[in-house]
Amino acid sequence: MPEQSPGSRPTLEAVAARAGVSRATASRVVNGGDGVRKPLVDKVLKAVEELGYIPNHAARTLVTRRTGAVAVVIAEPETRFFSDPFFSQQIRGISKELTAHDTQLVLLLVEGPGDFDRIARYLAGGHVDGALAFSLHTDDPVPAITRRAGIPAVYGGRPSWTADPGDQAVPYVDADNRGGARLAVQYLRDLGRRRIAHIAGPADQTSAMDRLDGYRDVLLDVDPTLVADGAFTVESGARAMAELLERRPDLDAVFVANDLMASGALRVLRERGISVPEQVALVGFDDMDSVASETDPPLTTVGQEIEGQGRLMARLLLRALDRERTGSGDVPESVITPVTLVRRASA
Amino acid sequence: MPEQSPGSRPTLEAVAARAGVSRATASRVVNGGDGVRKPLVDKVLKAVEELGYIPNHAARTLVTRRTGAVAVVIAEPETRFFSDPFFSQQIRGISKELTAHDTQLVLLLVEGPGDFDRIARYLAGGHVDGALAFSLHTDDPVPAITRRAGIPAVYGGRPSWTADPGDQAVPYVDADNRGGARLAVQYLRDLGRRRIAHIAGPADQTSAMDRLDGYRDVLLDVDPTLVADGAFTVESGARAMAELLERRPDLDAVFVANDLMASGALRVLRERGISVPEQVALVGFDDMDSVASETDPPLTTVGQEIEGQGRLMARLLLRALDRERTGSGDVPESVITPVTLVRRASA
DNA sequence: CCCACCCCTGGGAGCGCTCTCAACGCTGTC
DNA sequence: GACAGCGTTGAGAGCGCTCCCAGGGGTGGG
Repeated sequence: MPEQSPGSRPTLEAVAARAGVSRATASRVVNGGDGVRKPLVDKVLKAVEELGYIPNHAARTLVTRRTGAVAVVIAEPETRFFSDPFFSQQIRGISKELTAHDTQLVLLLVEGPGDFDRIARYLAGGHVDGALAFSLHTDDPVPAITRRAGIPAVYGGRPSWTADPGDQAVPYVDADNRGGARLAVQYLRDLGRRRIAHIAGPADQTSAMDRLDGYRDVLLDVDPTLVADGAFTVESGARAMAELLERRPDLDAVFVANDLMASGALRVLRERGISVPEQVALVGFDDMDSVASETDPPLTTVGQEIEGQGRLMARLLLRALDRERTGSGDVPESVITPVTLVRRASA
Repeated sequence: MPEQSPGSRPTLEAVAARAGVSRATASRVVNGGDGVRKPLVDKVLKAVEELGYIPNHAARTLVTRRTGAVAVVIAEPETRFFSDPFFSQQIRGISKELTAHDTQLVLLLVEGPGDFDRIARYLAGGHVDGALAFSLHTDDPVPAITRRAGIPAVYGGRPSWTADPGDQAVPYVDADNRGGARLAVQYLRDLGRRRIAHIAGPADQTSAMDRLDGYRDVLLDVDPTLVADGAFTVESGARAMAELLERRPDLDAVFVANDLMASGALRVLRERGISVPEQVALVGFDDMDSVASETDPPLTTVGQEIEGQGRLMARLLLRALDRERTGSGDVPESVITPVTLVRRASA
């Protein structure tokens, strides 16, 4: 690999000259070589090799109007992105899939509510071909932004559609939250538990609401004192658990809307000397790598294929881009990924 | 903001026409407006507004040879990126700083040893102006790649320079690992502990070795049975702790090279009924958000400003880019960031 | 009153690439 | 043997922007 003297990379022109062909033919070879006779292909490839030619991305984008990059928009303000392995895993999945299709990943972290302007400008500026977005709250402006920017998007997690029904055209990937919740609560009931409480996630996230719905599906006519609100964080889980114990000292099981909160709840139970699962059985949600199996006792939880979800998101987006380019192919549709109950020791 | 009819954004030409000026003048205004008379500036801005003009990034890059983006290369294979809030926090810091300077972040996750070719091609392809890289192992090819690509780079963590002395030109940002280790061990000794063990990180990472060196600085002539090897993961910490207890049941303190391993060690101590800090005092390293304060007992640890390190990395790189552009300015130099002992309950 | 100088503006070249279109040569067929 | 037809190649026109350079108009000084 020849060292590059800064500021003067070889151009296609140079490759063509060296190979004794036209720029057009050199271009064809560089882009796959279809319709070029073998000997010429070889000559061009040799020239490419010798000169250390690397296509100029900007020039290519200028004419093709494709950037070969997609944005990943993470709108989660502050804390969650830090403590939540969830995102990292999805991103890993996304990265793998994009890489396999020679597409780059531009990370857009939203730095606060005032920052959406910047995101909007960026997405509309033709820097990327499409966008993947996460964690849409009820009033999330991301759907409107991608629509206005005229680029395809795929969401991680079902968006709430109250804002604009037009956004329903955007496909999403989400775990079967409701079904998973049903699975968990059903399991607790099959264990013979009768006073099954729930620690819910934030009301502005559909995953939290779907899990609450699933809980209600099984336990028709739930006593409201059995439901406490949390915020998907360890601390909020602990608080909610304390609150529940205060209100309903008789509870014998808790279905917690995610593992992070469950680990907080577990801590409170331990502090109060309440044995798990004997006195209170606990089921979480997510089967989060570094959490669920590390708690004491290890968490029984609803597992989902997080990295797979990331891959799937990327795949849907790539398909949409392909469709845009070729003008044909099937319209990507939303996918609900299956969940499973992972039995450990807490229930 | 006018909706974009797909595929036909307004060009600078259109803006110029509408404002009744030349394309050159319109360009000047869009780029700051220096040397253009006020009334014309206003006319152009009005036209920009009305047309919803957004500059075409590819065209701009093609002529300026600047992309306004930098790559963040994460060469950590597999597990660590997941479970380690360390990276997320650094990235958050980097993102903040880059955003403040209108620079985009392209995330490059290395998907295995064979993947460096792709990274090399990307960095050399003029997609980005510079690179930030993490977690350089002894045989990490990243330094060579960025050098060959002819783009400035800044490293997170001191690289090991055995491979190529030429890489020493690359600045890095690192915590004062050795000093922090000294701080921790000194503290344990001041507490009256005499048999202070160490759980070390992987030998191919300089941070781990620096922490080991700091430990040795204080405890000259260390008995080798007091040092166990870990891999910066919870599991490896647990294993190392068990090993140490086997070898040296008389130990009365452990300095652990990071919080993740310390939490694993803590678990083992708890399982064996060894009280912390009474029987064995424990000090970690990193003061990792979601770990150090969540353990039982909360971890005394060496704290570093992780997000600040990220910011600093970005700032150094931006300075290097500026220098490249203007041809002047000071050469960025490596920075060692200070650490502090965070006293909690484990020691 | 003229000229030198400066500030502002426009014309135009060209960044490196893709893609259309026409030309070319070759094969196969009647 | 001529011609249709196909596969292969090259010429050239941009993609949208920046930036160099020349020209025009105004100002101030001689």
